[in-house]
Amino acid sequence: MKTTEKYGKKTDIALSLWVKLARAYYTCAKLSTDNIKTFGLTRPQFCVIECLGHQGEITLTLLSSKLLVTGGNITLVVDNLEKEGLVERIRSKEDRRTINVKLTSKGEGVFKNIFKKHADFITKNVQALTEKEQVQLGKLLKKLGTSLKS
Amino acid sequence: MKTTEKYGKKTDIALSLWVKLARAYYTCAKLSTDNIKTFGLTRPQFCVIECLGHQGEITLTLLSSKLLVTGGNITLVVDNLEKEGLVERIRSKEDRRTINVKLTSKGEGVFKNIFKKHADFITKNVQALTEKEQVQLGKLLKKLGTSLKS
DNA sequence: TATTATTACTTCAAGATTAAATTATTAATG
DNA sequence: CATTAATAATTTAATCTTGAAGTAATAATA
Repeated sequence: MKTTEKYGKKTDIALSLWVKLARAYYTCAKLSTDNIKTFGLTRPQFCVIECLGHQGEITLTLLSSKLLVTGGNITLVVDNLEKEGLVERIRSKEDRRTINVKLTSKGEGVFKNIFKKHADFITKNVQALTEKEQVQLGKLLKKLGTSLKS
Repeated sequence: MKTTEKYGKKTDIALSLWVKLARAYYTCAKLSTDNIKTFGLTRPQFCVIECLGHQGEITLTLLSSKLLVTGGNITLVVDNLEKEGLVERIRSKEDRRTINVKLTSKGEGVFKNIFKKHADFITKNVQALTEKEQVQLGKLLKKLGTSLKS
């Protein structure tokens, strides 16, 4: 299905790639979010729990940089997780400006219970691509992403 | 840089793809959003203006389905654009439930002024990939996205 | 025709997100 | 040491986002 050239071939190809990236991401994100919802968590909350589950106790600043969100955002998401008793803030003794976050034992339990399930869910959902295609797609995405950050 | 196998090869490859997709999308989206901001618009506002600029007058329901967002969302974004005098609501006479939206002349002017600029910006930013790679990446993304919607 | 169901949009509540301003603490420097 | 810089986190205002509930208009049906 070839649509008519609108802005020149080069631009058409680039915009088409742009749209496909956004659509693919949207579809994946929606699936993922819906799955996470069955665990009783929002997506940002899941991301925080996953990060803490793998990294252990880290500062709020590091957490926000790993998740690519602003500090104000992390404050709120961690607030909500703290209300649920899944994470706790611990003021550092070396530098009283920094605050570390870690999973509570309840949070650890949740992490152990759901992460593997979610990973399996993701895995199942990309099997329309062969392993080779998955690797190839990953390489191209990485090349694109990396080139843009410079 | 090969990290140790954590959840089995198949899962590792799938999760890696997942992460790369999210990172690439994030980087592209951030660049795009920052560029749109220089036009004095938010990203959702730009998306509405772009859609109306290309499609012409359409119903709110159609607009929300094209942009993959909920109706409540469109109501708000269109509210804000209406306050700026960029779009206007027009109640349909055939079916008084439906409301059409279209660009005002001011909105048309904005669309004509910025869309080409933004398209060129996007084009410039994907040139780290060859045209062949862009097409290849697009194909894989489409295959992934399409397979998930079934 | 009267009732019921569907459709289109809005409103509301909760959470997410950013950028800018603020507070508290530490580091740097004159 | 006192002042100034920088850093870490929070708060605030604005917008976005969803899902659920509500309103109004149209369509379907008994």
